[in-house]
Amino acid sequence: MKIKYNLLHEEKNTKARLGTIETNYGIVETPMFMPVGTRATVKMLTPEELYDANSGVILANTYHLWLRPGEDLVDKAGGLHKFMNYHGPILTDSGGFQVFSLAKPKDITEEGVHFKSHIDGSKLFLTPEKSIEIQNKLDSDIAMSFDECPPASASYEYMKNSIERTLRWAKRGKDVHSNPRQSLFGIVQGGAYEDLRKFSAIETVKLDFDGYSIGGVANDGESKEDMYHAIDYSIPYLPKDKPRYLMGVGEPRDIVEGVIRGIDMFDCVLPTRIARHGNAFTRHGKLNIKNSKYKEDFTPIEESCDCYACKNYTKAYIRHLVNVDEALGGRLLSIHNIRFLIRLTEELREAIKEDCLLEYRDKFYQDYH
RNA sequence: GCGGAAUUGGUGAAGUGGUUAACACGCCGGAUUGUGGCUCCGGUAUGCAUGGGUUCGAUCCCCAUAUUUCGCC
Repeated sequence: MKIKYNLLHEEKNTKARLGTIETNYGIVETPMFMPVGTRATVKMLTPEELYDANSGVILANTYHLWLRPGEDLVDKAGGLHKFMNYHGPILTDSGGFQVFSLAKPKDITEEGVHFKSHIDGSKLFLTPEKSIEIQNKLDSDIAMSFDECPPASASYEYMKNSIERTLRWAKRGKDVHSNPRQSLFGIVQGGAYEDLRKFSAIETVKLDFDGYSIGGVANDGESKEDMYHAIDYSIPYLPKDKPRYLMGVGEPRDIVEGVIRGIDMFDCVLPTRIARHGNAFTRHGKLNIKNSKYKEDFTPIEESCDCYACKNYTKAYIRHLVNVDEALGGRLLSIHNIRFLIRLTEELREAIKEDCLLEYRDKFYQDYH
């Protein structure tokens, strides 16, 4: 079945919404944070550890799985859920972000995008149709349209041409989409240009997708203001009965700000990436476990945290693991960071329910720096 | 006991008679937002074993001392 978004409550003083999304693999509550598992695994974590963190949807990536192991193999395995043993909903990114990270502007044509494989340098060509076909075979619950994710620094002229092409790509992808169990989201682009965001949102909605995302944010050194503007310029034109997904965002304060502006879904590599580099999210901001001040700190990362890492391990121990490059260090920090962001969304949902989101934000900012 | 060689930061080490002593590791920080996983960017020896001497100037030359090391007895 396609997903179904249920709007349960709109917060009185902000644009925040409380909702649920019905999926093939259960009902998830929004606003929510979705951990990223690019290569069909949330790096270092088992599905059980994700369930323990109360994670709902996770991401996988079309581009990476296309190259290895290939969508046909995943298909043979019985689809992505069976292949990776994850029994929650899965969203696949389209490979659009890799247009931004791997291709040069000259490689982007009307037909599709020429890539060089990051694995062996071989030439690849990805089109909107191909991306959707791969995602159909991967059998994720939510597929994303293949878009161009232009840098925030792109000129107005470039951005205008880009969003028009992304709209044509969205239409082409939708036309070939054929998996009845899978929903398809459209992506709003337009940088920090108000009229382009508006145009992109209105035209994308006309194509009638199962959900809408706001892309092209938090890249290329874009300022916070530009990111928040990009959301504010897009949200008014998105339908209330469909979920709204802010792509790639994940810093705690950006999640708070996104929710206030009406975002329902977030994904980000940050919790797992910074974990591998020895960092942990806390209520007081980011903590670098490698700092020498934690050498003899025998308290958990956060006393108030209910994650497996905080209930059982000390900073001194995790610091030691990270310093000697033991995998358990990155695992424990990943468990904590993912739980941290998910717990943040749980609290945000509670604040929406109680209509006290702005108070929650003030309290959050008091501690977080 | 005799003879030779060595002695540069936390470590392994490069190097030159003349402004800021290479590099690597380590250490200390920072970055990271739809993941090109295991990365990137900074900082880190006021001093070249110690004491004398030569020189305008010495880590680099000479002498002594100490330590280490190799060979011989």
